[in-house]
Amino acid sequence: MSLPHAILTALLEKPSSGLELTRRFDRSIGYFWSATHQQIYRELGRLESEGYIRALPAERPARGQKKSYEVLPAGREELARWTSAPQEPRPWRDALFVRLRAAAVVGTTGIEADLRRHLTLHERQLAEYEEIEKRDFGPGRDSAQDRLQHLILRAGIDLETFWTQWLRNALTEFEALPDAAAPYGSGPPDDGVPDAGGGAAAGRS
Amino acid sequence: MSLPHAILTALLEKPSSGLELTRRFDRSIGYFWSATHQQIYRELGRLESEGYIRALPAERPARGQKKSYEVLPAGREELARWTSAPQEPRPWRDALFVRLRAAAVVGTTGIEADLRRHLTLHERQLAEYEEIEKRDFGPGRDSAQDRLQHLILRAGIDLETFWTQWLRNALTEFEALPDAAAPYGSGPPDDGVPDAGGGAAAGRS
DNA sequence: GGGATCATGTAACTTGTTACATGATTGC
DNA sequence: GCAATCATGTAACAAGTTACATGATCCC
Repeated sequence: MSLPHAILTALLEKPSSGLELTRRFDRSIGYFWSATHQQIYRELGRLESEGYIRALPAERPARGQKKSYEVLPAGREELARWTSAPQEPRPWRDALFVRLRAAAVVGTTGIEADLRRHLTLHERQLAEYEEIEKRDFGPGRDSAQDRLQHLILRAGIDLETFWTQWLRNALTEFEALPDAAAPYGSGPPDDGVPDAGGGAAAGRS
Repeated sequence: MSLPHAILTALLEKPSSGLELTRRFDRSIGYFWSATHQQIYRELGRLESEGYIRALPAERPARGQKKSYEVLPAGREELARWTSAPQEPRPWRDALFVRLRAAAVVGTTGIEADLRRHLTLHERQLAEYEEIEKRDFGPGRDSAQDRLQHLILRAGIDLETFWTQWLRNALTEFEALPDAAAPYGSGPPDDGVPDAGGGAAAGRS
């Protein structure tokens, strides 16, 4: 249930049309909650029908015509309610770890190159965040808003730092691997990792 | 498309029934790709109809009767193919950052307590991972499988370390905040964070 | 007037979530 | 025999993805 609230936040920061929101998501909120324009239009429709936002005057035929929205008091209240309510952290999901676990059974062919590619992507993202930090959060910018937003940016920087370090470490491990290209346990299908008492990653499987 | 491949991996490690898979996911693979039993049964049905897995003999009426599956050669090939194919890293999504960004507009009431709660949860998870590391990855366990699975566990440990550190830092920031309970920019709805040229978190919004 | 681009949408599908239904087995 | 639990499922919905459709505007 985060997308509608991300949209309410963006609209409170500045009333916008669907496409403007899409672009702002690409540059900013999307760094931690991405959304396509189709999702955004759908959600704008719902928020409007629920009375949380309304289209600004100039209500022309619609299709092809720019349509800006602003947040209504009920929308602001809903956002405040949602923001202050406790929420469970969602378990993190990452396909890369599924792949590594699979590689431990069917072999690591091809993964190393992709890890290297991911490393480059994360290095690039980290550099982008650090650029933003230098540009937007110099000395003097320490209002409450600035601090909160800087906190979010720091999370992005720290996460990308984690990724670059972990990937470098993983690549080092791969180089030390006995025979990285061969499938492990390629005999009968049940001689892979022992299910109980053994060294299953992240717990016994 | 990770769930079917996570299931194939688990079944290669050890043929299992739906409920056994669910339990193994809870303890192990679910740490980086969670799944409910409904998802798993649906996916098992698909994998079977696609010829990637098959039910082990004893094909009794089904409902209420335990039904174990094993991976067929086609399933192993599909898993190897998927594992070695390049994939884009999915953008991380976390509602907590949406909430913080919203809090910068509608006020931080209630968030601090929830941050503290999250910190406790992440500390607990970190301790659990470290326990597993101590138990399952002592000296001597350095086969190719062990190394790969240890790598995954290290990612879990590093991520939880990130969270605990970031949350502690965030809580410190909150204590220093001028008036944490009051909404910011509570005048006209469009006087929040300036959209251009200002200090929007993670980029200009 | 015609192509590029801006802008708003529809439709179909896949994945994930929530709630519930039903049969089998075990222990008392 | 009956409650608890093991085990497999169905149904309905919500969220996210992918592909496409259509109107408006601008510039040549």
